[in-house]
Amino acid sequence: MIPKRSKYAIKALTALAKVYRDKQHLSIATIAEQEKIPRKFLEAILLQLRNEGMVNSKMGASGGYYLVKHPDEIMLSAIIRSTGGPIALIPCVSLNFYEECVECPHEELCGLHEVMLEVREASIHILSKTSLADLILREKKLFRKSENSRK
Amino acid sequence: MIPKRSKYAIKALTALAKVYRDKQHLSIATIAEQEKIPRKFLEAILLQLRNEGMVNSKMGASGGYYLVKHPDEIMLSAIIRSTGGPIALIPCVSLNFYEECVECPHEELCGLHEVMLEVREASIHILSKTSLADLILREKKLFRKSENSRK
DNA sequence: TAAATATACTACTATTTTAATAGGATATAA
DNA sequence: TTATATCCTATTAAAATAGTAGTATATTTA
Ligand code: FES
Ligand code: FES
Repeated sequence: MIPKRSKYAIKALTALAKVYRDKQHLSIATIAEQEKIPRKFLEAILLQLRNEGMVNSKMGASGGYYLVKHPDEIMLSAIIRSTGGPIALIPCVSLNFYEECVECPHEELCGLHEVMLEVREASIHILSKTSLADLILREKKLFRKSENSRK
Repeated sequence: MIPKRSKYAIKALTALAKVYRDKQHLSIATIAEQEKIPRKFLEAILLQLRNEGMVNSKMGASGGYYLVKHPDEIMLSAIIRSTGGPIALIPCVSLNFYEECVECPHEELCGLHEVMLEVREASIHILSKTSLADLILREKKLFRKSENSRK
C-alpha cells in the first residue's frame, strides 16, 4: 500500500492539471476543499512536492500552486516516489526504499526476490506510462460511459 | 509493501515444501534457525497459517508442521492473503482490505481507481500463478546459472 | 501603507500498525 | 516420567503514518 500522502498528492496534482493553462494556480484551501484533503496535511504535502521540483508556488494574496511541467509529462510513478510511497512489495526489490534481506544469503539466488522483481516491473510499467493527463482523460471516458449506460 | 509476517510465511512454507514427501514435518525451531526468522514470531505465523488451513501440525516430541497441499497448489497470493498482506496499492482496489474512498464521490468514475485496479490485476496475475514449487524451481535455475557464469 | 490573504517552515502530538516476546497449558514420543 | 513440541492468550516495544499548531514571511489589493 502507498501512504495516503501519495494518494492525496495525486489528487491535488490532478486538480492542478485540470487548470493547467498559462500557469494558472490554485490555493491550498481551494484544493483541500475540492478534494476533501485535510488542509494542513495538504500544505505539508505540497511543500514537499515543491522542494522536489514537481510544482511551483506563489506567495501572498491570490497566490497558490501550479504545475511546473505539462500534465502529459507528470507520471504517477514520479508522484508516488516524490511523496515517499513504495511501489515494490518487499524492500529488497525496491528502487527507492531498498534494504538488504538479512535472511537471504544471496539476493541473486533468491527465487522470491526474482518473482517480486517481476511484480515490481509490472506495476512500474503501468504507473510510469500513466500521466496526470491520462488520468483526466480516463475520467472523461468513464463519465461518458456511465452517461451512455444510463440511457 | 507486504508485512514481514507475509515474507516470513513464504520462507517458512518454502522450507516445508522442500521436505514435502509423505508428510514430512519440520519443527518451528528448525525452520526459525534455517530461515533466520525470530522463533516466537514464526510460531505465531504458523499458528495462523494452520488456522487458515494452509498447514497442519503434530503436537508433542518430534512433532512439527507440514503442508496440507502439494507445493504445486500453494500460490504466493494465497499465502500473502492468509497472513494479512495487502497486494493492492490503495484500499479501494483491494480485494481483502477494501475500504471506500471517502474523497472520491463515485468509485466507478475515478481514473485513479481504474489505474490502480490495473496495477493490482498485474500483480495478482504473477503472484497467483507462482507456487511454492515454482519458487524452488526458480532457485535451482538461478543456482545453475550462477555456477555457469563462474566458469 | 495597512489589512487581508497566502505560502514557508519547524516542531509537535496522536493514532495505528507491525514486530516481537513472555509464559503457562497441553499433547506426544521415547 | 522426562524431554520435546505445539497451543494459546496477553503484553510490550518500536516504527510508521496522519494530522495539527503556530509563527514568520511574502504579496496583493484597497
Ligand atoms: S533476497 Fe529478498 S527475499 Fe530473498
Ligand atoms: S475511488 Fe479510490 S481513488 Fe478514487
